[in-house]
Amino acid sequence: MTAAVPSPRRSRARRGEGDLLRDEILLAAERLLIERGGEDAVSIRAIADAVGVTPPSIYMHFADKEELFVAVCDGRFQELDRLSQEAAAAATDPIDEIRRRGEAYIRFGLDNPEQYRILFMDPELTDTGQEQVQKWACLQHMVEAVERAMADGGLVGDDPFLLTVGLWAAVHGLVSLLITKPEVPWPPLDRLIDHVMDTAIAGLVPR
Amino acid sequence: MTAAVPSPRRSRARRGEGDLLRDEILLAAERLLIERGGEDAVSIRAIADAVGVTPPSIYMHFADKEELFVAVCDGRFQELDRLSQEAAAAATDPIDEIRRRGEAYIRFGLDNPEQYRILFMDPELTDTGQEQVQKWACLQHMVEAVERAMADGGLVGDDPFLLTVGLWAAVHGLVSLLITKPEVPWPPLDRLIDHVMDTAIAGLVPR
DNA sequence: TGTACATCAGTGAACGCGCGTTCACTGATGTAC
DNA sequence: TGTACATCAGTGAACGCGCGTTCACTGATGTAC
Repeated sequence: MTAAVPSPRRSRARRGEGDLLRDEILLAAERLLIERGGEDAVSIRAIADAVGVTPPSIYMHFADKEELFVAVCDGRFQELDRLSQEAAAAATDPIDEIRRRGEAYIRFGLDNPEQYRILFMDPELTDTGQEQVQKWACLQHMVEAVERAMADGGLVGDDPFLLTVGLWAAVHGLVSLLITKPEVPWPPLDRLIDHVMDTAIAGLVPR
Repeated sequence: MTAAVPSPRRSRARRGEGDLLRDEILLAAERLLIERGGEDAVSIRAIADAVGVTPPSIYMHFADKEELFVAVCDGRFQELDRLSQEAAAAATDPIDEIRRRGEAYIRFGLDNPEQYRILFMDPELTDTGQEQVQKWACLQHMVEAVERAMADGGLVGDDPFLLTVGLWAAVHGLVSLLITKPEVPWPPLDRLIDHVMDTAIAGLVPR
């Protein structure tokens, strides 16, 4: 289960550069998360070994295992919002923005399946108020996009949050089915993504 | 973590009635699965204790822990299909049948969150061909309902499986978001379910 | 420029724990005669 | 009707394991004088 060949011992950081290890730990944790499947399959020992350090030194940077994985998630939440904003920037109108955000979300999930699991498929990791904000930034941005589309008259209804949750359910459902059941003979990926976004939006525009 | 007060020792089954324990084990495993969260939090020891029996006796009925949980799932898959069929029987037309099947699926997931996790949110439990059939019965029945609605001209498109996967994504997305993030201030449940089913179907009917 | 010393990034060994599983066994139950 | 015996549903104790975490420590690095 653990790497057969231990990593070479990491050379010690210079004084004042102790934080370098923190980043290496986060990187290794994220990499192991992808290799093995899931948080429980990645032990403190394995992370320490991958970095080339002994287990106790992890605790110089994180209070416990949970805090470590919360930190990994923080990085990915930021990345998700960044990708969503990037995708939205290319939009030609509010409806197009919703579609692009949805597609970006799906791509993010398929490209980062293990992190996606932790972010959206694990029982909640304890989170402080501070995290909450950036954690749901991407959702908040979607609510605002829906509000703009409603103001345009491009979407039915009067509850942007309700519509956003519906859209979220559609894209989350697709991502989580695909990454949980890879052995199912799904329709071609691009066709499936297009279909889900087409119907999710078609269900929301006035007839 | 384990029950503070151990269950009274179960009286031994009579000869030829050894299978009674099997059912008691499955029942206890399912109950514990709901109480604790998730398969990993339910140990063979805890199940044995709940039944009032020693751990090794579990192995008289199941080869290992995985086989036990596969058996738990089998029961739930059957139940899901049974509920879907029951819901479909009350339908007035093919589109209505699709809606009722979708709603039945959502209710099943919300009523059986821990089992739903195992069935649809865990990395695949190893499954034999035999299981496959009943496991996906409910999906197969949905494909057939979509085919009927297409034949009626009530639905667009020519790929029943693609449409079924899209519908599955919508209902699965809703169920899995709700059970994974119970602390989110979701819109009122009935309204949310109606909205998801409304838009999922509205996205599929000819304009 | 040299040296004593505080700091800090780690180490090494061990802790207690709960786990899945195995193995040799026991003793009540039913059956053959 | 009585008894020896095979069967079978369990028991009790132990196995080896990997885990998260703690604790006392070390030794290189930089600093004060």
